Amino acid sequence: MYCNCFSEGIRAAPVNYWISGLAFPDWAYKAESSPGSRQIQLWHFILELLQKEEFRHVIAWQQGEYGEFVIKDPDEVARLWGRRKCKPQMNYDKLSRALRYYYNKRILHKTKGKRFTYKFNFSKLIVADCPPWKVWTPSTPCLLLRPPALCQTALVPVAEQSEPLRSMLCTRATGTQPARERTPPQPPEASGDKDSSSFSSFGSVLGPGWQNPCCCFWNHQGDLPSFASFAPVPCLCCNWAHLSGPILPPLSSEQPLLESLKPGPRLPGPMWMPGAWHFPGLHLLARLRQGTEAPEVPQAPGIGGKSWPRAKQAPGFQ
DNA sequence: GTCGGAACAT
DNA sequence: ATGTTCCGAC
Repeated sequence: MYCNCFSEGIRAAPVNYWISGLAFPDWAYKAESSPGSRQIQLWHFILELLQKEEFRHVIAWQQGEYGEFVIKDPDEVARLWGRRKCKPQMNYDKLSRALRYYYNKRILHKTKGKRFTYKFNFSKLIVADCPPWKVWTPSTPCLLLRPPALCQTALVPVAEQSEPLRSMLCTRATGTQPARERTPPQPPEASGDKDSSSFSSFGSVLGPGWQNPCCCFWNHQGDLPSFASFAPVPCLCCNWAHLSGPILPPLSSEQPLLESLKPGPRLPGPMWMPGAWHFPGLHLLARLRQGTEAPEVPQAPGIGGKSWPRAKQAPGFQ
């Protein structure tokens, strides 16, 4: 049930609603309690604020640290959240308690020593596969096709993402084979990423019969992918390392992202092949693949188990 | 400020 | 399940 509180300030987000170019998967919304009008979750709300220029004085991404953000005005953020949730008594103490519940879910963690500073575990939220130059189709809206099953998808145009999320999407890769070659998403034990199984993946795939590149989202539980087709641009599927580590170190904030991520000169090879493009972060990807930057987080069951470990209970993230 | 337990609400 | 409210501890 929506209250009318969101008429002021930022809007509430219905199912698969696009927020400044960012759509969240259905599973991220509450399924119960109010069918048909799932409520936004706090971390969505935070992302929403972070996406919007007008709230930059209230909450903003921390430069140089992907996924890290600072609540510059805790009272205001709490007020906005309270307004959204029709909880006029909301304050930062309560909001921060809700944020702390995200620690165990590993949606967020606290940046120690920095006041009001938290960091999203983006690498756990979405796994990206499409190189930006592949997805970058500014003139063409993304077409979201939803197969009649399982996958509720998030489609995130690179062009419109906030910087950390975009960077994450541009640097986090998984599953690079064409669909018919792709092995099913690795279980946490096999992939080494104990968490990625929990989330819908943002993958690149040439689905059967697809002439154009598309992005495929799948969850690690349902095997039916849902396809999000982009404009017919040449597929430059690259053989990125199948990552299992955390997001990559940040690029220089001065470095234009898309510029930095444009495909470099094609590496010499006997024939054209996907993956022959030089990607500036490839060595980092390789390092990650080698496990030199393995995530420090302990294992957590994924969406398959629909829950994370917790001291007394195992909250889900679905 | 931050943390997390506990009871409670939706 | 996901907060909200309260609160004691650090």
